[in-house]
Amino acid sequence: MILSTRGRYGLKMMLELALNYGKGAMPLKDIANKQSLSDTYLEQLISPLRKSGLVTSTRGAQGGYELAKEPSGIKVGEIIRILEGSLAPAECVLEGEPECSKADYCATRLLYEKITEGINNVIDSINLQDMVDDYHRLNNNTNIKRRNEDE
Amino acid sequence: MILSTRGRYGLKMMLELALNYGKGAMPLKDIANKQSLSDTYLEQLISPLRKSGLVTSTRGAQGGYELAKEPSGIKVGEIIRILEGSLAPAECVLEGEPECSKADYCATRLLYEKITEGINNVIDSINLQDMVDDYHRLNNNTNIKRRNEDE
DNA sequence: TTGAATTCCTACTAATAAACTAGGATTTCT
DNA sequence: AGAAATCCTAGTTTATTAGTAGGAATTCAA
Ligand code: FES
Ligand code: FES
Repeated sequence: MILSTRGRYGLKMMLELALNYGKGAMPLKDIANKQSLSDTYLEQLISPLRKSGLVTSTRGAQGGYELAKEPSGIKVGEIIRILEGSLAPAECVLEGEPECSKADYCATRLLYEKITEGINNVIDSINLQDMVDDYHRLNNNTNIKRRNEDE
Repeated sequence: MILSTRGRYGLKMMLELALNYGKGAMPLKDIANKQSLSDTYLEQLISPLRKSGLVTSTRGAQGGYELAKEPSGIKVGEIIRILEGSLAPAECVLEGEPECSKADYCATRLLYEKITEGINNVIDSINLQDMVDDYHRLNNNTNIKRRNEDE
């Protein structure tokens, strides 16, 4: 499994916030309830997202979280990298330092670089708005403006 | 890190066997020494590769392992899947069963499918012969036939 | 025919990482 | 004042990874 719960739950959170975009702050408890996840765990995940500037928070009663910019401006790759670290297949690709002693000889490293590139091509080409659109398509919801009023 | 030591060491083993292809059986200890890895650990990794038919073994003195077919016929993806299992980002992609309760609504799943596809495109398009070629290119070795005589 | 080299197999252990939980301090609205 | 929320640190539990240990079975070669 490439993604741990950090990445997977984080993506669900961000999708939920994207669906709520423009409607004010959304408390974490609501997100946790909608997705049937532990809100205390989600707390830990949203913290780095806030510190990275992807979401903003409002403290106190009637507070909550919202996206810091519009969904189309947030790439899935950003979210994943913040929560999971890089998805490189081996450390040497990550840090530029060879893992094995035979630095110059290493043909596996070339492979790792290609895998990394393949993954990044996907996750950096998809943004939250794309996922929102997918969400509506999946639910046959043609009336996009009112998409969330029945939730 | 996408690949654990199982996949990474396994790839190195298989590359070593590919470099040795056509020269008879190679004892695991030699592979371990060349790559500075624990031979008892590698034992565990080569077992499933043999059971999957990618390598053949010869027991007893002067025995060892060799590729069951030519390097160009063994895709990197096969090796990785045998040693790591599928590289899917989430279980639902793997088993076809939804992870979350909101099966139909799930937009993250579409993302996971695209990531999976991106990875498979890479690892199934590269075979061991490609890695052997890379290896020789990296080492500026124009005399390919004699590549291993100095090791 | 004996001994060394090797694969093969199962089970165990140690270390690390993942997945949460707990508790409380702080902020803000009503 | 009190409720609703974020924020922060530190635990705990569980699962996975990475590796060891020990020995049985096989085969070559002297
Ligand atoms: S440099 Fe990364 S495995 Fe060799
Ligand atoms: S179906 Fe896989 S996360 Fe929803």
